[in-house]
Amino acid sequence: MVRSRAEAASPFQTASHDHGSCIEDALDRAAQLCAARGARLTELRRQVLQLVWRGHEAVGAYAVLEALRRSHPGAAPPTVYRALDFLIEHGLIHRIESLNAYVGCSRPERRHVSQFLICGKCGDAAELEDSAISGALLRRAGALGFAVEQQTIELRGLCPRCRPNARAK
Amino acid sequence: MVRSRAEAASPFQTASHDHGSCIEDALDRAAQLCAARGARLTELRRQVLQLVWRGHEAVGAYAVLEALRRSHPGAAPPTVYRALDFLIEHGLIHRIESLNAYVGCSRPERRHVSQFLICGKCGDAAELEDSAISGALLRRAGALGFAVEQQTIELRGLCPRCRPNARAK
DNA sequence: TTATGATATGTTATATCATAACATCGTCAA
DNA sequence: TTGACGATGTTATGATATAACATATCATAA
Ligand SMILES: [Zn+2]
Ligand SMILES: [Zn+2]
Ligand SMILES: [Zn+2]
Ligand SMILES: [Zn+2]
Repeated sequence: MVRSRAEAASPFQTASHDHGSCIEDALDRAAQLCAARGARLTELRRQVLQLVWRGHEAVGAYAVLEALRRSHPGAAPPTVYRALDFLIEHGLIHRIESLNAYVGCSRPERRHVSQFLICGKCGDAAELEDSAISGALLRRAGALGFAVEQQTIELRGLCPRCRPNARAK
Repeated sequence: MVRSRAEAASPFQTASHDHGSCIEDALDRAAQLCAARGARLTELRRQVLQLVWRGHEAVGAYAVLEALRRSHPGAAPPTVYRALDFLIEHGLIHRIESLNAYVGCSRPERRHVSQFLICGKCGDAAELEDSAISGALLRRAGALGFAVEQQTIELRGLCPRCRPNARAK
């Protein structure tokens, strides 16, 4: 029932989602990945990652800062932004450009191009990895002579749980 | 040679691009559209639109503000942001989320979902309207039970003119 | 024409997001 | 031990955006 790693069914959160396991899993995977790469997941960075993973909503840097200060009173904006930069570089979180906010990556093991479905009601930011879509964009751009370096794909709308006629699946 | 309206060939700028006609055309079309819709394209809004259209790069609100002050010394941030809001509502400009900046719409006559190809070197922001891509996103999201309200699709990279092996077409 | 309401703009202050610059600390290897 | 490097501390500032309220302008109906 936990579905923490096997996200095959739906990328959205459900009532049965066990977020405790979810976040624990994310932190474990991050530790393993950093160890494997020789990157230092310091306690500060681990705490920031944990705070970004508090939910599946994108969270602003200053919200992270405020929460971080409970365990780390001297924290200042650069404290958080540097940790966020590290986590982004290592693919552990993503930045949501349309929200100026950050969200945990659901598949940090390998670099990928993802698409986000962001619910305007509950804030849930679901990460897709649809290679047909990213591939179509790559081909279309390539045909126009444009060399793609990065894709930002963010859809706003209502997730299944927040739709008016939400017949749960 | 102007290619101001018929963008069929390439959405990118070329050496032969006549931007004088381009911007004049954009302002004319904006006036017509607003008249037809009963919207008031005031002198202030028209000037802001003109400033956004100074080039095909996305331009920040404060850059618009600085330029606007030459003709409108008392302008303040709300002056610009309100005009930008009006222009966005009427589809005359788009906001580029990944740049916190604004760019003129190349086809303001009807609402559309567009994709932007943004050159990291020259800044050119080319607007595509690829219904296959927007449709694929709609279908994929719909299959997951997500009701899409808005699409933000912004690709960063190098445009044909800025690519190292740029063989002009 | 003049009153009236709606829309647009002016004005001041502040909220929100992000980085520059330089100091200090910790770790590890020569 | 010391030097180099990376991480963090610290202060200040830059960049983007909005709240709140005052005033002006415009359209329309009395
Ligand atoms: Zn979870
Ligand atoms: Zn991811
Ligand atoms: Zn032009
Ligand atoms: Zn457009």
